[in-house]
Amino acid sequence: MRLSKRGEYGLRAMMRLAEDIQPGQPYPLMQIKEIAGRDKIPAKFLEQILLALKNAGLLHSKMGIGGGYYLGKPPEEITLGHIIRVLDGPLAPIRCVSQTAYEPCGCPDALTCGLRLVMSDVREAVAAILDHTSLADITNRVDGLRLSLGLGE
Amino acid sequence: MRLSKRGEYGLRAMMRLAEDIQPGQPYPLMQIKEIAGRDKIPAKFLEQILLALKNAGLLHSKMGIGGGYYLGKPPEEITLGHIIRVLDGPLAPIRCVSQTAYEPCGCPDALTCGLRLVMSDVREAVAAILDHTSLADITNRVDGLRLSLGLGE
DNA sequence: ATAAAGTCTATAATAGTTATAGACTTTAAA
DNA sequence: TTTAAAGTCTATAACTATTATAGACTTTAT
Repeated sequence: MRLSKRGEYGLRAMMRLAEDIQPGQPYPLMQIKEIAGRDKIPAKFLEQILLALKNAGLLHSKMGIGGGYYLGKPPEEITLGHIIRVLDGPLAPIRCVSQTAYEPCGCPDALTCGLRLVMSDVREAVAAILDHTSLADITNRVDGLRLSLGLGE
Repeated sequence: MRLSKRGEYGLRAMMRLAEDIQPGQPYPLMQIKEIAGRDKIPAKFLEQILLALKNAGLLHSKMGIGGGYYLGKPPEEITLGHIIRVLDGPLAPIRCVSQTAYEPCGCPDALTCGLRLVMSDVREAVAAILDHTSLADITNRVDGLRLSLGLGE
């Protein structure tokens, strides 16, 4: 029931790219190295992760001097569920209950398999959160918390 | 976000031991081999799993001829959450959000870390299901489904 | 005494995760 | 037009965890 480092790093990087978006401005551009440095992520590992997110359309990039990565869509439209699926695969705890990567599990009667019933509930609950939380939701929540705690910046 | 085979096998075995409990009768006794055969689980692997569940007090056993395993507590009191924690460790997707096995994650400010906020919600949601679903709940649910589908026995 | 069961620990086999390496491409600017 | 700073891509090394098997031991009913 665990999020991999790959997933964690990817989420942190995406949150980083979403965090100081200014209204009316183009999305901020950041280099791999910068994100890696700020979030203490091995740069070469992050490179692969960002590439995967780019291939999934969640990031765009600019090559060459002054290049870097930036969000591929408005932060309101990027859900954590999408990010995690790209990096770690299906949310379902067990394949036979996955909406996006179903596979039969071989239990004698799938319809009345107790394990499926519960794991399906779990999948549902997790997806309900992760597919309805966007990068924008996170920044809002964090900003709100910072304010209410009276922290600067 | 996945349940291991170990966890899956353990859950299936526990459900098997709970399924034909008769009121007023002692809990049914089953041998490793029998469970392994019925649920298509490698017997030697299951052996380790049942031993772990036994050491956690969720199962009791009887050695020697005519021996086997049986539930260590009423099925109403055995939650899936407990079983999974014994076999797979904490439910939390990320350690810094675990109630049972907390570990700091090294983010600069834990209080306002966006990842923690969401993953904490996820942990909560998963635990809400798994810690409030007992073996008895499962058998009831499965029996109900079988009846409503008109399947025999 | 024997055979059928669980106990216990080690380790093999496999797979998955995490990380590093290096050669390549694109692009801005000197 | 060269150079350096960026991303791209693929391979593979290092590590860790999972899954499974092996085998010697203990207990107990018959």
